[in-house]
Amino acid sequence: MPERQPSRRDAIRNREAVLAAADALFTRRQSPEDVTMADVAASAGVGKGTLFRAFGDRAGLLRALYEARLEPVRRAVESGPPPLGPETPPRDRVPALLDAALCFKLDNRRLALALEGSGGSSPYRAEHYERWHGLLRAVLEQIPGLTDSDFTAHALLAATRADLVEHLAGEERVPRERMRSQLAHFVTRVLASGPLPGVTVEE
Amino acid sequence: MPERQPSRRDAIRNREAVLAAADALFTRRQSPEDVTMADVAASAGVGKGTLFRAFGDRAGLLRALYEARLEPVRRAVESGPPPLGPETPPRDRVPALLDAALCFKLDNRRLALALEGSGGSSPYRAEHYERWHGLLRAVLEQIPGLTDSDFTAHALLAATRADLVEHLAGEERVPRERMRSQLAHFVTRVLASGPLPGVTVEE
DNA sequence: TAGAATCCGGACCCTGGGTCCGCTTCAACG
DNA sequence: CGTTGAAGCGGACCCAGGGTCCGGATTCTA
Repeated sequence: MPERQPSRRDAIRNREAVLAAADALFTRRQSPEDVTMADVAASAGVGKGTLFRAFGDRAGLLRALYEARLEPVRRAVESGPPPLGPETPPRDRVPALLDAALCFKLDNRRLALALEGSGGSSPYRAEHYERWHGLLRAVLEQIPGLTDSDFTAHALLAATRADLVEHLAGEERVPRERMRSQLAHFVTRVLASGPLPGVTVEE
Repeated sequence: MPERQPSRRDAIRNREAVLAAADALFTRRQSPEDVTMADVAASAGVGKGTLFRAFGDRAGLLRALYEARLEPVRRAVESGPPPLGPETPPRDRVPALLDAALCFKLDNRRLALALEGSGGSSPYRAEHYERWHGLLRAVLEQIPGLTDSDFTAHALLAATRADLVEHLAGEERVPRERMRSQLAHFVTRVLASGPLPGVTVEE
């Protein structure tokens, strides 16, 4: 359990300092690759030992940052008003969820990139991915006529993968709003064909 | 140009040996992470210098392996018979292409994983991705009523990402055929709703 | 304020990708 | 064949960066 809250003042202060410094560094630097742990420690005015004790390892630091950023979105999804909150009818909530995911990645490109691409284990084991996927899956399941909710949830979320978003936004210069509408259209298509009677794929 | 064909016998022989050794190692070992360049060199009975001169760097080796494996698929797509070849009507070719991509990833899980997740640059800059995407995009464009071919191509390909495939096949034990049919259904849904008149998104 | 638990931090270790250069091997030519 | 020089070989070496360690400073408790 390397993630428990420390008790001493300096420990808490340092933890905050590290978080802030890392945040700043990741947004400033081009690629997450050239933000080194030593950099973070130095920039936070702290020794490497402190850094690693507080967060376990690089992935731990990334996770902590990510969770912090994700927190408002999580709350909006779990208990907020429509179209993100649980009151929303499934057909409207699915696109809203994916839009939220996309916007989040757009707003936290470097960070998401660093976390998803953190070499080691796949992003699919990350606990926050499991949350997104589980929720999306559950909502999809409530849409009549839709099968394979599990796979569909994965496939839809894949369209918001950090490196894809980064590629589109960074390399291909696709503007934010255009991307959102494209994703929305895509989601619409996936949802549209399921339940409509008479809509069959001509063989 | 670190990739040109060498002239001397021993050079050629060594290149083959390295390729074979790497191939074996990547399929044998659990994670691509714990196949080290030194491992490959040792297993091929060759010095590290030789390895690096032949392939430039780790990514180069991965690329060479990948391209070699991909070659038959590429030919089938570019000049083979339906449903992969260019004669196929777009509506049938799209699912065929994606199925081929999926099968390829299934058959070359470790390798694809190693290449996509090779830390450094995003998989979207890789030349083979550009090929898949460009082709898929072009085929999608021929389907009447489909817009955003560019994004759609990205989104569909994202559903065959190596780490997702690995997760589904490895972690969740989804059998091959089930996965193929799920992907096929997904693709069908995306393609189905486009051209049908009267299918509009209620705003 | 003394004592002890906790924390700090930078020197240190280790792995793994990538380089270097003296030696070997190949093939072309006499 | 023997010579020769260029292409290739390979393992010692370098370096960055993640992660560890422990003597000393700091903070809480009594």
